[in-house]
Amino acid sequence: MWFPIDPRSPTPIYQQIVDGVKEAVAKNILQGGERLPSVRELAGLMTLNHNTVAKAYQELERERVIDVVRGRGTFVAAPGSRPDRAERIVRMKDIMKQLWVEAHHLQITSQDLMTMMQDAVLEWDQERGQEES
Amino acid sequence: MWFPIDPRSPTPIYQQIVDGVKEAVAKNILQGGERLPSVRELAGLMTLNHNTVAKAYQELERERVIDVVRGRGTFVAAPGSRPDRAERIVRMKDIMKQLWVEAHHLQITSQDLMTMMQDAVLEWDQERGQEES
DNA sequence: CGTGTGTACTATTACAAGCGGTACACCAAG
DNA sequence: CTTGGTGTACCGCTTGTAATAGTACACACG
Repeated sequence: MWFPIDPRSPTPIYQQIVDGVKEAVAKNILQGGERLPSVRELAGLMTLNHNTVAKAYQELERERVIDVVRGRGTFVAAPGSRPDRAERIVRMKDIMKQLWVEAHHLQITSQDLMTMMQDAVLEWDQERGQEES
Repeated sequence: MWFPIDPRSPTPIYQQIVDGVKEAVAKNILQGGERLPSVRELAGLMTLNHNTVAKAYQELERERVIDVVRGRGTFVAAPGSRPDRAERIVRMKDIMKQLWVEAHHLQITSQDLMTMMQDAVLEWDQERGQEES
């Protein structure tokens, strides 16, 4: 599978699935139109309850990451319009603030923070490039 | 007070207190050695139970943000050694990855992401400067 | 000693997560 | 039409966490 799950993590299992799929899509490991395992199938592979997987799929559909077709399956959505753009930019700014606060408590200057960020982004962009369709 | 609390937020109240204090310290609104309200006092101001505030203070002490002296009060810790530096850098990288994944689902390029980050950091650094001791 | 501090319990309520199981509506293929 | 696979919607149950209320204790200081 494209991501690990830790049942003892404080972050819920269904959320770990959501994060894992979103990361796989962002990295082009999962590409537009590709079919995901059915809820029962993925639940079997991960020894989870199908309801847990279903909850993750519902959240992913709500975030427009996947398309769900009843009786057919779930598919990675084509990168398309994002009507909730404003809301999500607010969310990104929240994450940025978290990062900034953490950095200051680590006595990391804003300049060093930007350098670390730049390095990490370059690394992930490189991984993403290797999966290009 | 230096931060708002939303009882209906999905993030726990005690966590909101932790985040609020950490942010205030990072912004120099709360400075080293400054005394925080007692658990009962802050609980009274926010109409919370003192146990909830105590839980937040314990977490803040665990993260070395405040110093607790029984019978005296709680005080903002002086910026000092961070023995858990490695652990926290891992945490920062996790936050960075979240940010990068979100950006790609918003069809924001890594370059634009870095620009947004730079702007936000400059803004917060400016706020922080105004509170200089 | 008395007061204010953080801390440690107990009990209770509420809610979310996750599991197991069942049932239903939909779609496509036989 | 029937069959099998899909997502979905329930129910009941258990577990863990958050938060409240209340009480009690150990410590520091005047």
